[in-house]
Amino acid sequence: VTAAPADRPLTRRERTYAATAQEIKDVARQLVVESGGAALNLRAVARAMGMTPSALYRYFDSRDALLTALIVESYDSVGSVAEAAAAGLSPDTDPVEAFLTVAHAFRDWAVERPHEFGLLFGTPVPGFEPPEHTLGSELRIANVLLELLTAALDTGRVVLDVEPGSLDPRLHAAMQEVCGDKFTGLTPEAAALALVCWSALLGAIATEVFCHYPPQVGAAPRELFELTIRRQLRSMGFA
Amino acid sequence: VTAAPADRPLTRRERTYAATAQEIKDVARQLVVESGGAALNLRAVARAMGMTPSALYRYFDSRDALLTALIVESYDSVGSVAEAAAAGLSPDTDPVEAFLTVAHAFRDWAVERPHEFGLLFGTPVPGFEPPEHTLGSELRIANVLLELLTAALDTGRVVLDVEPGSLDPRLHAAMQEVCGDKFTGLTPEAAALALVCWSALLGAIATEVFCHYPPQVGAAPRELFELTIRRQLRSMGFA
DNA sequence: TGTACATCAGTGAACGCGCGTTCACTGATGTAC
DNA sequence: TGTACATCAGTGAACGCGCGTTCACTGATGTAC
Repeated sequence: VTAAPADRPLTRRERTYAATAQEIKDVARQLVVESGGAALNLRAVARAMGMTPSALYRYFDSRDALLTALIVESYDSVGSVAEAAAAGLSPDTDPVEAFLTVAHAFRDWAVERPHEFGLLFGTPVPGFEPPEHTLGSELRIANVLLELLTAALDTGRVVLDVEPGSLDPRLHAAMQEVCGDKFTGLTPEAAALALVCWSALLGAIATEVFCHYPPQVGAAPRELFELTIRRQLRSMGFA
Repeated sequence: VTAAPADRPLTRRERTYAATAQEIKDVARQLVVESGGAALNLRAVARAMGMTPSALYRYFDSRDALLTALIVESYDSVGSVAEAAAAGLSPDTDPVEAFLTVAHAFRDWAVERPHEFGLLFGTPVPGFEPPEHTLGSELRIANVLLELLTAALDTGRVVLDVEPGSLDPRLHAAMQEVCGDKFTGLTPEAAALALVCWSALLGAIATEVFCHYPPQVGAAPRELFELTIRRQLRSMGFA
């Protein structure tokens, strides 16, 4: 779909082409925002743009290709929100506050776009397998959190509350592989805690966004979220 | 759809009617198990049963009515799994082990039926609002966990690690309403911790089932889950 | 600068498909006398 | 016990719909000489 861009500047045609491709994604995103990923529909996109459905095939090979592009964009969207939140931190911010800032940015993003959150972190869209190159995008937000943890450990401001060697052997082995792959520089115990924290974060957001708290929580969801994250960090050994 | 049952025993006709209704749900569930709730399809159900699609309307008013019935059944399924797990516990079981037993039962159920888990706890099915009477079913598993907590507090074997009065005022108010509604007998602080625990539990299962852990976790998912729950309980004050 | 040609974004008609739902009906099952 | 009638599970044809995708095409945009 997208041609390999050479070093030369874009021609006029290439620019309008890219603009139309972006407009397609924007219109398609609107559908997803309103009704979720399963509701994405080429004919509706074409209708909203005043185009013929077949014209979309100049830009995307299929409905699934368009959906994939949207998913990548959403991962990038939440990834850059997290990166921006982290970039705004001064290096000597308290690790708990730093982590909370990014966590709140993530939650704010999700609460504002529940369908996109569902697209990325909820039930996988039926019959749809994200291709490999989405993985880099997915990991941006995870990396932000990971770097926060690594930095806090490196400076000695956080000492994880976990006994070395206390991991179940099979889990220990799995965590060692994770450390060799992505979580470089962490001990297996630290990696395990990072994943525990990750699931707690996703769980807190998903439970709220998918309405699995009692309805009364609706009066103070942000406060419950903050409590959840604070307690999670405290249990990990953050000051 | 279902007539109000009098006290008299069911007639032959009523029995075959109920049996067919159940067969419809069983066949429909098969579709959901294989492809998720969005894939539920009346014509496919009819086909698999050797029936005409229109005949299904003797049993369910619409596709959505059938889906609702399935959701209720799934909630009941996971609810009774949790209840059975709790019923197998002796009253003097260690609270941590008791909670872990039910949590593992929940996770086992979810791992075995990822699509059903997604139906209940993942992205809500597009354009579908569960009617009120599903709520009782949803709460069965939550109640099992809640009773475990209440019992552990009542016997004094668990003292929650939370300072009374430490809750944010708005959260405190919300929690008081929750206690007045469903979580009777708990303090607002205890209710908040119960919800934190609930989101951690859902998060741990959802992250695994929806594949948002690094792939290497696939080698020891149960062990990571157990670590997650154990640490959650420990942070709450379970011995 | 002007002409001839190539590229390619977008059109319009059509394809085959499967869906949920309706409606008048048939014929077996059950009921009343 | 036998007959007349009511109930109702299931049929079969049809409805309108919207979908993703294809294909031959047109005409504007860009390129080469």
